[in-house]
Amino acid sequence: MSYRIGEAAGLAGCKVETVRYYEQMGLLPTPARSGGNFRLYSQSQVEQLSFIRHCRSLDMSLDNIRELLRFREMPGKSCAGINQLIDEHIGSIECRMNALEQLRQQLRDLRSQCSGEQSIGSCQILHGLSACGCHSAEVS
Amino acid sequence: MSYRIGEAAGLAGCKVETVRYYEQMGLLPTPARSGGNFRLYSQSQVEQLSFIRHCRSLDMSLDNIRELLRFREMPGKSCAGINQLIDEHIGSIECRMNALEQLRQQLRDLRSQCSGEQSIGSCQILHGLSACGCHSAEVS
DNA sequence: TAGAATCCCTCTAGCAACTATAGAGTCAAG
DNA sequence: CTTGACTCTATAGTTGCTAGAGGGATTCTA
Repeated sequence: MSYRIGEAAGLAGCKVETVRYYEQMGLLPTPARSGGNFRLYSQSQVEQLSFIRHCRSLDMSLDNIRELLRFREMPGKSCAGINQLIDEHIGSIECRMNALEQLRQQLRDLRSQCSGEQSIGSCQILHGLSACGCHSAEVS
Repeated sequence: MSYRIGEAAGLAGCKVETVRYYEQMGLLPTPARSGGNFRLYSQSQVEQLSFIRHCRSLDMSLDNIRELLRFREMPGKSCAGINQLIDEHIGSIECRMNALEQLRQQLRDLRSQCSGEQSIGSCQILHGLSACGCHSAEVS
């Protein structure tokens, strides 16, 4: 039993172009081809695609996913590396959350300086944006 | 008094390339040039650059910044639009925060399924990632 | 069996907001 | 007059796709 690219994409919940892109990026093996040069995916290849999509839905980078796929190929080894990768990913998400939290506070402060009923010339938001608020946090 | 691009960038806290990029994107006016074809920025142009950088530090898009710059050019009008823009930006940040919050919870759940002392073959994290967790939240 | 609809192919360019390089020119100090 | 710091343009890379052109394959319907 094999699947054409559209079926595989449908099963994994992504677009056809995305599947081809993953192949190009080395996340999926080069699939078999039909007589008419259509890609043919096996069950396990479709599962690998679903794995990738699931990781992506957790916002992992393709590099991280590549690493996880490599782990999958050595089932005998310790899974400490997998745990570390997940921990680091959680860390990076918390980092982004903190940055966004700060950002929101800054924006609220700014916003509180104007009711929206001034003229632009006297709007304290614009003045606040002109002032030097050097070197703030970044959102990665 | 005028500034060369390196000075302007230094004052605004960004790289020289970024200044040229903003010019190309239409966020900065085409500056005067010296005899040797170097860009020369006026005080007010440096201030505009700082304004842009301050907005960027609040994670506003260049499109939003362009809009704010347009507002600045009509000081007599109402500033309601500025307030709306900021409110929408705060909304989009809160949206991202919510998505990240959900993501973190999902990753914590996944992580809790393994102590990191298993073999890869029996690691529940990998199994969790293979399972169908269809159609989750996106982080914009 | 013909034609239409739907799928698939490759290749290339675009998005956002820069960053980095190559290869060249300008300018001030020693 | 040479060194070094600065600047110029033009182009390509980053991430994870998405969209399009211009064609071929397959399948459904009349």
